[in-house]
Amino acid sequence: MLSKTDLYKQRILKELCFGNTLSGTEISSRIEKSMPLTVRLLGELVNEDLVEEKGYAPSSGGRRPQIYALKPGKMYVVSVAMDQLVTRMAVIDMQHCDIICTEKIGLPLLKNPDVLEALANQLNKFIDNTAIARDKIIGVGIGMPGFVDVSKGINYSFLESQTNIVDFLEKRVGIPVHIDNDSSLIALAEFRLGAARGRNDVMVININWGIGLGLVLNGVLFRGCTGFAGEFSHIPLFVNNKLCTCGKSGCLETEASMLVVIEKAVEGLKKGRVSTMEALPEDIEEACHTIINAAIQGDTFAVELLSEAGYNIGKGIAVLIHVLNPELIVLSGRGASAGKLWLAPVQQAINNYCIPRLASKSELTVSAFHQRAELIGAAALVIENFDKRPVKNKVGRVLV
Amino acid sequence: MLSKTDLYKQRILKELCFGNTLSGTEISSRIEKSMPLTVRLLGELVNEDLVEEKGYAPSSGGRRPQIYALKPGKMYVVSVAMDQLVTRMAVIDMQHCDIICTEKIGLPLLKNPDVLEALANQLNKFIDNTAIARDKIIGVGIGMPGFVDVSKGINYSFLESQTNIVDFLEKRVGIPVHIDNDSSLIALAEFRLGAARGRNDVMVININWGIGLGLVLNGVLFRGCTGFAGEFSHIPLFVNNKLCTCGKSGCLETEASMLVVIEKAVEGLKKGRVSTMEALPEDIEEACHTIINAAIQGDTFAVELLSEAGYNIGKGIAVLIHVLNPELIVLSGRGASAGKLWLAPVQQAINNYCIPRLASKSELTVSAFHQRAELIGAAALVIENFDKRPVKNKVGRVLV
DNA sequence: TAGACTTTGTGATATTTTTAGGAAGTCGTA
DNA sequence: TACGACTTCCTAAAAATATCACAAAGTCTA
Repeated sequence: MLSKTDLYKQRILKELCFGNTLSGTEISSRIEKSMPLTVRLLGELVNEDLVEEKGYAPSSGGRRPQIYALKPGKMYVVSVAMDQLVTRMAVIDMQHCDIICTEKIGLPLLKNPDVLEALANQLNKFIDNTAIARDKIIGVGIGMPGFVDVSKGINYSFLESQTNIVDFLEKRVGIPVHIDNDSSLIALAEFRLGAARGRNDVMVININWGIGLGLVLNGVLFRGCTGFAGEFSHIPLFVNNKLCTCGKSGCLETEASMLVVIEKAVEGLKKGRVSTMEALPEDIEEACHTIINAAIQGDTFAVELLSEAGYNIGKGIAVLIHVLNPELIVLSGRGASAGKLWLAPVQQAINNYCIPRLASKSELTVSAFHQRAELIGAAALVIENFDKRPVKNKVGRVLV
Repeated sequence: MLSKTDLYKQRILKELCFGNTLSGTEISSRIEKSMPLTVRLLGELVNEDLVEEKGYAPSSGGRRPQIYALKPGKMYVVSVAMDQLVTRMAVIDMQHCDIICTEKIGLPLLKNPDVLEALANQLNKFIDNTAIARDKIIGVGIGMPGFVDVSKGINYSFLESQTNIVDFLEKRVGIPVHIDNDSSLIALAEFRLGAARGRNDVMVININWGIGLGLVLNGVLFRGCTGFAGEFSHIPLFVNNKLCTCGKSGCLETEASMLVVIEKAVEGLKKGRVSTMEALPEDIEEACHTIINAAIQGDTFAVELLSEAGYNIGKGIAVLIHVLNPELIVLSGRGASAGKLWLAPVQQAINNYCIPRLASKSELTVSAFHQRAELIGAAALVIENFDKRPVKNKVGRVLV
């Protein structure tokens, strides 16, 4: 349990982590505390050797502000990105918020009743290998696909036992654990550390085996009443008589996901479409890579496939723009590593299906995170929750 | 300009207005101020004769709390609901938040360059007629269709001159003025005083000449980055080759608005469909009434028409449920006066087009406001903004 | 009919904010 | 280039607000 002063200090550390380097005034306004209090807390954090003064920033028309930053090597986050097929782990130093060490293990989420047990073991082994003291790791963040109930710690789609993932892993690893849906985490990554930094109303599209959506509304991650907001993949947008995994037909997913792209690529090649891609690898992840790389190299067929998917995603985005009027749309997730290739077809669909007054207000961009988006998001989740633990005062009464 | 104490007092008055009667503890937590401070302010408000003590509430397991309420006849709000064709005005006593006096005038918004001038005159006349002292009227709230920029006071869709409506009317009437889009106001009415009271994530559907949408997300009215969120009417949902007023085809509006219902009714009657509605009145508003009343009386054709529209609206709602995972959906606005007739067809479409796990989390209900929704919303807008004016301290420096 | 346990209300104390003014810059102008 | 007007940043002292600790006034159970 924390004292109130400790809570404020954690807020400062969180803002410094997301903001990299900040002045006293900036920190004061971000943690919504007065300057005198903020300055006192910053002084204490410097004494505790967690924060350092980095000299003076250039003047913005007045006295130059002292700049503060986190000290490197003091606090770490472990992040985990799970998949139907593969699990990746990384350690992130809070100071520069980038991955210092990563590992890919063949731990599939799908049809794997012992996944939690295995994950706990792998996590412990991974942390031991890094040789970082456990008390320097402020938390473990885990991203996974499916319907995730953040507060109950349950993933309804996978892990059918419905055990509380958070409680289970915290007991086994001895470090605070946070979980969330992969698309929400990617949105968090873009919002806190990526293309959507400082924006208020953002939609982040997760181009993957399905089409995910993470929402930042009024400057906070929006999850909906039971945490299932952003089920973009299954909105009824087409009349195509294609059966979706969800049991319905006409879902966006049936016309736009990377799985559909791969399927169409296989079919096309079989029918003899000329392409630099002679044959696609069996492994679905590698097949996806192959197509994206071919497209980047300019392969006509590959570009065509991505454009078609992009146009369909754009039709879905057009609906969202009407409803939410976002300032920014970020294309992110696995598929987004194809980069700017997406922009034209998506924008084209937006122009076709949106009222011009709305379309012109929403900027469109592609993530720079490539494969790392989910891992960075999982770390951001831990930092996001860093100041959200129960607070006690001196006497021990719980306040928050 | 206000002192900080005055600001807190306004917050208390606002909460009392929306909450009707509240205990000290409830007020304290709603205005997020400590009990000692809240109690002191309440005492001052009682002395100023704006608030009265209403005795003790039943105990909830401990000491019984003192109950506070606004005094009637102390503060009023003028609200205005504008339309393409007609303008309605009302006065509302903050104490019971219901309409005490209303007037319908033939002031059309459409193709009317002098509408602001006329509105100012009508407002002054209306206020004079009520014989309520102007300093007892805390504000004028105005709802209108179209793209409304709340902060700039501009309606981009009508009033092409793009004058600042708020500034203009404030100068002419001498009372603070607030404007907003009709669908946002209806959502505000339901959120603060109606079916969505106390809920956090709500979608309010405005069934009218178009299909509007007002969103309450994370417990606040959501407007989007430029204030145009909720353009539900023009999402591309159908492939029907029907030209919409927006210039595109396939918009929800082309299959679901009350205008379409009337159109189909006229066609059907012409083709000889049997119905208790022999012929529809020329006046579009009365035609709408006729159909709704016939449906309520059980007329098969009328029920069929509303069901069809309801099913199409439901398809649109299904998309929203996937994206936003709301806890409650309220059908409101002009068309909703048909009441529970809407529920079955809308729910049917939701069941058809939604993933069951999501559909089951979202409650569906119909507004109880009938024709009064927009007027009540316009009043709620004024009260909502009652504590949002610039604050000065004793010395006169602006704080907020 | 105690005794344990609620919630509400209120002075005394502790925390936090605001004020007011000094420190340290920029910018325009004579 | 020197000076005044105007920024922004920082901080001690005063004012505002929250927390604490406990009394008041209830409910519920054994």
